[in-house]
This record gives sequence, structure tokens and C-alpha cells, in this order.
Amino acid sequence: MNTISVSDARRVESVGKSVLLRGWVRTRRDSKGGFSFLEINDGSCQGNVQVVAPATLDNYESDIRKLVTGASVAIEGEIKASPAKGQATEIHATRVELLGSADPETYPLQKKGHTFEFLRTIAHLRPRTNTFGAVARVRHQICKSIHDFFHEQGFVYVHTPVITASDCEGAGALFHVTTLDLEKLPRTEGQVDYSRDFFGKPAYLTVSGQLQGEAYACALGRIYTFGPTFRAENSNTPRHLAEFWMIEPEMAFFDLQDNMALAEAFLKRIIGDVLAHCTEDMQFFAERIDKELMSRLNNVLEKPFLRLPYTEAVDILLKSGKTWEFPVAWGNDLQSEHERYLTEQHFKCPVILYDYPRTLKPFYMRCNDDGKTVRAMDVLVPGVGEIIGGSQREERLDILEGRMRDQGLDPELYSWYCDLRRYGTVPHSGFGLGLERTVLFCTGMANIRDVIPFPRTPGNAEF
RNA sequence: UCCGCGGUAGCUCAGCGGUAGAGCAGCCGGCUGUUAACCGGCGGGUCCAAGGUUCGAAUCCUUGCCGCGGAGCCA
Repeated sequence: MNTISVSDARRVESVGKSVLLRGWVRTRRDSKGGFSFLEINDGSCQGNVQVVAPATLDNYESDIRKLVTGASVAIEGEIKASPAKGQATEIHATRVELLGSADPETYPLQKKGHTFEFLRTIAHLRPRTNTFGAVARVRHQICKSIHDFFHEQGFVYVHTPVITASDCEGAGALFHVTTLDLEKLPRTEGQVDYSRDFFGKPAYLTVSGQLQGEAYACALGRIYTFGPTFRAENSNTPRHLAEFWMIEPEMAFFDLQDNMALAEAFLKRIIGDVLAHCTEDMQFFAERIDKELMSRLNNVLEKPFLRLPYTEAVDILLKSGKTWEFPVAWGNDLQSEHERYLTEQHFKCPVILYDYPRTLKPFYMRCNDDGKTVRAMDVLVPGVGEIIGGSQREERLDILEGRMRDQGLDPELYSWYCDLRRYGTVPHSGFGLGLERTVLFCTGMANIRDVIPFPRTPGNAEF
């Protein structure tokens, strides 16, 4: 007897097959007509398959009538067209085996709505719900699209280190990695003696693979990284995690305009794939999570991304007649209220802002000839705001070193990075995309803690 | 980290100085090719913690812990 998934069992083409199906009971409804209805889900799709279990089965009274939400079962039977509304097919069971029950007095997932806040406290069980199953499947599809897109465009997937010994990857608080005994730290002249630590110097979890990514781009041409990233910031918001996944493409011979074109094609590919391949899950999100999801995604999919220099954006904001909580002035960083106004109200389409004041941006971004701006870009989308940040990189050694000194960094500590300019330097560009923010955008979910399986945030590393 | 709101039954909440409540789900019974099924009944609580005010505190005050929303940082 062939095993079958719920996804396949729901298809009309499966009618007539004798199958073995295994999964978890969502609900049971008994009929005095001499049978029970079981709704079975196995995570293969959004929907359940309805099983009709007749009272003539030996274990009908002993097991089947006691099946509860969450119980695991194996079912043998024949797939038939369903005579009632609500489903195309159903399985007429010839055998129902109870694999494991789930005591309804203690099993927290009962047949009722639960808040996401509560489900976060049972992160090991929440994937059994409709919403979290759908999030997991869409997250998978997004990851697959990312790999497909880059592979088709000739990119090489590069694994940059998770542990880094350079304490100079840029701003952002770092997690220390150490094997020193924190109760008895070795000290020399009052300072911790890191020469006795595992790596012989301080080490940290990575906040970005960009610098190492540049090394491989300056050899292989087009590369991307895709891995876990860590920020020890005490951020407690629906958009921040201490551990998240980031995609960072890096391309030799790409200028900023090439970079923007790639970012636009990349986002459109992800959204297009999700809509094409996750139709049932996306329909669920559109109906139950976010009524405006589809119009927002279609808007990003169909409209060309508008490209706007920072200086012109400041002019638009100044002339908008709006009063801002944070003042708009050339040289000030744009706040989320400004970014959202541009993409949601003024242009009503995705916007790529570029050429930011150099004082606002890190040393590695390429300086423009105007002496004031750098070739940075931020991609803003309606509903979410900034989703991608990137730049053309400074490829001129003398200017790069000058920028490091301006920002109080010692070029000696970055000597390997400077080597990329010292030997065979080329123009190159790249950007970073937060995976979880992309999942938020694609699903309409509101909290980033609900689009990663086991979220890590300040004060929370459960499970 | 700052500002605001909140922690009461398994879950979602009401009660805001005088003996602790509802809906949902759970259990029991009824009914039904059912489908967030429906109808009736039953059980269920250190009211987040520690101090304080009071004859009396879930309710008022203080502190702490935790959660949520907004801001900052950013992906």
C-alpha cells in the first residue's frame, strides 16, 4: 500500500487509490450514522484531509471515539470523492491506528483560536497550527527562490565564518565567544588576558559576512552568503532578533545602478515565486492575517522601483507640508516616518534611495565625486519600510584608508581587507537582505518572532 | 535602553475597596454526512512576586520580574 501526503490525498486525481496516510488529528466529529469524521493534517499543506472512520472498525469504541486534537494516527483506506461540501476528497478508512494520544486536559493546543503571544510560549508545538505551518512552508519557498535566483545568475554560494576574531566588522553590539572561565578570568595588569582564550584574542559571533564576501567576489565575480547573523543589541521590537538569517550578495564589476537592478529583480523573483508556488498558504494569509497583503505584493511585483537620490528625497520631505516628529534636514538620517511617507504616500510604490551623506554611512561605501555623498542605497517598500541596504564599495585604497581614519578605525586592523584594493582592485557592489523581514513582508505577519522557528531576543533563548 | 499599556480559570478577558465572574476548550449526556458543528449539564483560581496603606486589597501605593505596543539601533 502506497503512503500518501495530505496534500496529495486532497487532490481529485487521487480518487480511487488505496493509501496509507499518517499525521495528526485536528478535530474529530462523531455521527450517530455509524461513523466518525477525522480531520488529519501532516504539514504537507494548509488544508486537512477528512477521514471517514466507520463504527465497524474493531477499535472504533476503544480508540477512534477517543481520538483527540493533537493525537497522531496512521490510516489505511480508499480515497473517494466527497459527497458533502467543504472538501473534494475524503478517505474511507479500513484501519485506524492510534500512534500517540494527546491528553486534552494538558495539551495546550485545543480546537480554538490562540493568540500569537501565547503560541510563542509553546514554540515547540506552534508549528502544528495553521498559521505557523504556513509560515514555515513560505519561509522554505523564499529560501529556495533565493538559491534558485542566484544560481541561475551565475552566483556562487559562499559560507563566511560565523565566528570572527576581528572586532571591527562595523557598528552593532557583538556577542563574545570565549572558553575562558568567566568566574576566574586570567588578567594581566588588570586587563583580561585574551592571549589565553581559545583563539588567542577576543572572538565574536558575526554581524555580517560582507567583508569576507567581498574577498570571494573579488575572485569569483558573483557570490552570495546566506547564514545566521547575530546582534547583541538590546532591541525589543517586532522587527529585531538577536539571531537572524541574512542574505548578502556581492558582485565584482557592479556599480550602484547594477546593484539596484539586481535588488529589484531579486525581490520580484521571491514574491513571484511565493505567489506562484504557495497559493493555498498565501490565500490563508490574505484572508486571515492581512487583508491588504495581495495588493501590496502585487504593487511591488508590478511597479518599477523608483530611484531617488537622498538629496531629492529631503527636498520632497521638506516641501510635503507635513510636520515630522524628527526634523528633516540634509545630513540627518531619514527616520522611519520619513521613509514610510515616501514609499506609502508620496510615490505609492517601492523606492530606492541612494547617494546618502557620507557622514551617515560606514567607511566601505564608495565616495562620490561631490565630496559629500557615498554610493549607498536603501530599498523601501510600502508597509514594511527598509527591506534592503547596500552600496557600491570603495575600491580605491587611499580613499578607503582615509575613510577608516575619519571614522576612528586603524587600517592596520583591516589589512587583509585593504589587500583586496592593493592587489587587482575592481569596482564592486553588494547588499544585505534580512530573511525574516522578507518573510514578514511576504506573509503579512506582524511580529518577526513569529516567522523564525525559535526566536532569540533579549532575555529569551527558550527551546 | 526610553515612553506607554498590561499580568485574574488551560486560553481570551470582565471585575477596580466588602464572600472571584463570563465566553471559549475540557469532561459527561443528547443530536447530526459532519466540517470553527449544534443543545443541555459539570468541574476548574497562591487574582505575577515581595513589601506597604486599610477593620477589610484582585482592586489603592512602592519596588521587582515578565509580556505587548511605540521610539532608537538596524536586517
